[in-house]
Amino acid sequence: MVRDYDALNPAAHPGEPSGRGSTLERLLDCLQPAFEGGVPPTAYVWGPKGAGKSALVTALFDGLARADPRSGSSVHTTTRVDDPTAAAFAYVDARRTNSEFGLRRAVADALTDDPVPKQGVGGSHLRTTLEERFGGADRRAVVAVDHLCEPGSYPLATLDEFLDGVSDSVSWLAVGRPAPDALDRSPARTVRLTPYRPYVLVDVLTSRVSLGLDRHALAHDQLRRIAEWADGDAHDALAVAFGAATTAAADAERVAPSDVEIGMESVPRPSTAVGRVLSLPESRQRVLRRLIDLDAEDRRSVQSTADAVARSQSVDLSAATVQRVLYELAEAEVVRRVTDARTDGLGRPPSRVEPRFPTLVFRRLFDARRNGGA
DNA sequence: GATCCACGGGAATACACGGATG
DNA sequence: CATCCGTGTATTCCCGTGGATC
Repeated sequence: MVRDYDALNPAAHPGEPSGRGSTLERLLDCLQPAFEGGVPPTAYVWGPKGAGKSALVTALFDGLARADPRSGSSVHTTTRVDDPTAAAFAYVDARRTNSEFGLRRAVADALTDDPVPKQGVGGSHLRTTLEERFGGADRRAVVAVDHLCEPGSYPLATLDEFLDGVSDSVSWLAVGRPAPDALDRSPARTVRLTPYRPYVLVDVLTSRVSLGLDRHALAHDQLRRIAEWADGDAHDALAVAFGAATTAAADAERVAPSDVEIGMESVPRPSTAVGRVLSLPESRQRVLRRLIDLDAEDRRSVQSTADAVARSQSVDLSAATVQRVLYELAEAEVVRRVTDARTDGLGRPPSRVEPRFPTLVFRRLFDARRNGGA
């Protein structure tokens, strides 16, 4: 029944984004100066989780980067052989960086041709790299930075200051959830995405499901039900469909209503994007993988959870470190801390940690990566 | 030699509660 | 009655160390 889990992966953005035509127009309008020999104003694309921000921006920047004559694509063989005045477009996912240095490094790496080392170089080297690249020459670039301002990520100022000091010929387009007036910098332009309308979300689901599952595996009214439950959030809707598909019996021809129920139960609300979880450092993901298999007894308190996780063969950290990691993950909103009702009346009451991400999706993608690789 | 980072190991701080104190 | 204190946990914060890379 399942043809391709990737098509249902809430963290993947296959193909063209659907139902966002007018927003795409406005984005292109922001970028217009780049096509006319200039540098676009700074811009900020914002909206709630699951509204299609990443899908839209990755699709757009993929297309623009492919159109870049320097990227070696065959698209431009005859028309423009090498137009040095064309602007370059780069995309950076801030989730894949885990320090302020890491973010600056990723931006520098995306904007230059030669790979920038991850270690052994100081912050000033990054700046030099960019200055060499964009110094005097009339080279221009726009870098999109996705998932900025998330918990555990870095403020807009990190990006703005890094690029501002370098050159006038590099602009940025940030993507995030907070409203513009909650930011520490004021982008020149803003583009807002609102949650998907119910029927549009059904369309999005339908097209993804038709790629990932056999025909009729999920009936239309089931998709409608999932979309309604997800309340405009495409990430959560896909996570439910994904979870339901993993739950369905291997030899089943279609997804049963009870599978959909289990799929829904596997997606906490509010839920943290599974893409964020999957880009955490390997050691953290191992802790989480173990966490979702623990029984209620082991999850009684942070301490007992940490002990149980540290006992696992697949986790190579001391119990004390696991405990600290769990608090870290709670701070990052990857897990939720639930303070227990007082039981013994002695000392501060313990709290439990619960996953705050789609567990079935995470489990499957984590395990798949360890077996199949890539 | 410089630089970044993950770990580990506490130290410091916060909280809950019952009992003592003014 | 309002506070303070002591005890026992929970939670947060900080920094030194060692590996890896340039």
